[in-house]
Amino acid sequence: MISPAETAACCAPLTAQPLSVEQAEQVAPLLKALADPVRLRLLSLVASRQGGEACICDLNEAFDLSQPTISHHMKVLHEAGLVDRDKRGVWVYYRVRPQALSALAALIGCPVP
Amino acid sequence: MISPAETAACCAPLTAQPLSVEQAEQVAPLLKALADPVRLRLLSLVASRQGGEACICDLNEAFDLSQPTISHHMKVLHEAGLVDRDKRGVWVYYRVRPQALSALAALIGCPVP
DNA sequence: ACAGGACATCGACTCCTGTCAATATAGACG
DNA sequence: CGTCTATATTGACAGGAGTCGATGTCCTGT
Repeated sequence: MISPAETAACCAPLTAQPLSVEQAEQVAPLLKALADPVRLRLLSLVASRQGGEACICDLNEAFDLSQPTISHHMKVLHEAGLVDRDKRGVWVYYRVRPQALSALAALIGCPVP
Repeated sequence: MISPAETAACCAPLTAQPLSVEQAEQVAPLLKALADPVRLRLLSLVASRQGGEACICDLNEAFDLSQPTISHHMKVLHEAGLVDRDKRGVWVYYRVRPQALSALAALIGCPVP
């Protein structure tokens, strides 16, 4: 599966020129994947871990949600191209893709702070 | 109405430390408002206009959607704090809030490129 | 005051999404 | 081989979101 994260943000910020229909339909799923409080926390938790990765078991402990729900959210993040999956033995480790996040930020954000 | 855009992004990026529940629930609605292809294009269209503003009538022409639908989307963007409303006579002009966008970008994006 | 136009709101409909319990898969270890 | 444990998938359900047509509101001319 090819993730939309790769092609999402070219160098033209959102506010410079009108987004094409295709661009909008490419970027929206990325934002939609991020637009959930649980997934935001999941992503943040994974990213801020030592080594930058976490397995489902770690995440399950941190949330008051069922294991299938956590698994579902991680799948959404993965299919959007925001996190990588790595199965090692019985455990599955997730790791954020910084390129995807910074590409998104570059698209949304005006040139600078 | 107080917009969540003001307090959404402090200086701590998403990946530096785990987001609190409160932070996540503050940021998610902002992303949700952005996470729609039509709203992305609306925002982009408004932002890239000369003078940085557009009225509903302008937007209606650019989309193949009913006027109530455009009005609805602009309301969503406005309530999220991403655009300002300004009624001048019969027309209502919308204008993007760059601070809101750059705050979001700062939260999502890693320090660099 | 009245008519017309710009925008908002309402009600209804369909599709999508987050959640869970139950079940499946698949690796590790006896 | 069988069992345990970690994760994924499935099915079901309630609530949310995008869309439209109809209607309401408010300003501007005449």
